[in-house]
Amino acid sequence: MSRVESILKNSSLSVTASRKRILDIFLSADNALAHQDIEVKCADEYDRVTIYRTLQTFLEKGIIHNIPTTDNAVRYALCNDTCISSGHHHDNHVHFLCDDCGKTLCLDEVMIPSVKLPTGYTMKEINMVVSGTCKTCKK
Amino acid sequence: MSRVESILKNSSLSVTASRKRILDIFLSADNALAHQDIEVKCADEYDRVTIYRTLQTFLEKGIIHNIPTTDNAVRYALCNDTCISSGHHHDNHVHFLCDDCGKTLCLDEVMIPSVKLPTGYTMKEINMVVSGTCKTCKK
DNA sequence: AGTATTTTGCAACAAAGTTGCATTCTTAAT
DNA sequence: ATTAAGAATGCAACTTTGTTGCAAAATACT
Repeated sequence: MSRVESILKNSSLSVTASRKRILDIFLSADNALAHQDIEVKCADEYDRVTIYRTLQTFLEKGIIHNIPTTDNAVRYALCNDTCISSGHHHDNHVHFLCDDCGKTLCLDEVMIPSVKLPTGYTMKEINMVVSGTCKTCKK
Repeated sequence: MSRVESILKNSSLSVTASRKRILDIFLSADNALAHQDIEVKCADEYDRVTIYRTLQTFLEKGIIHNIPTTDNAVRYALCNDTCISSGHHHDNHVHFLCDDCGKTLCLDEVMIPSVKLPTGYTMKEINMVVSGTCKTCKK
């Protein structure tokens, strides 16, 4: 059984061609993808609506997580194993947005530091997005 | 000279009715606003396009800053004085998104903690968005 | 293999955002 | 105060993005 198939089965999703394809795109991407990025790669194979629905499904199952952006184009990235395995879903790593190449990267090794909220506030999720120049563009 | 007028003048923008109105909306709001929120309040007075362009202008001048979101509806909030005055624009406070009332709030008193990026990465901006339940909804 | 259930594609639609251009308003100088 | 130059606005048309219902196709389970 291929890697994509086992991911789908583990999330009790039926294995379909479009899901396998989209998952493959994520697996071979080194950065987070917007809906648009995926559509560009497989609009001729699958319907726009299917892509929307697939992303939605993956999100609900915790296969991917989304990264807040400031440009009305939410990015999605594969969750790593610890992120999925630990029962309750959580991605506590920092995301990096490169101003040069435009890529959105998961800095898996950089944990989000904790902050103390004012009295009365309860925290559920926390997101940190850093922008600047990435390792590759810096060179 | 009114408060809105001086803000506009300080940013060397011409003082127009729509700009004054939109700034007023921000000044009287206790939370961050999406384009949609503003449109609801003054679509009968001003054109949709004007609102888009005004937000764009305010953003460029650093009168407002935007807050990344995960729902394709970027929020905007007024920059506070320190944010504007200090020459180079920066908002280093945490933003809070309440899951109950849906409001996006600037936690002006909560500074974003610094993080150490991996070698090769340079930081330009940093954003932190926390979601959960706000003070008001908690009660 | 056969059937219940899920997923997909299509069409139609709704919402969000952009662009060019003519008109109107602001500003700043006389 | 008047006016001319430049900036901002409104309108129309359009593009892109996202959603919904339903029939057809694919998947999973026995």
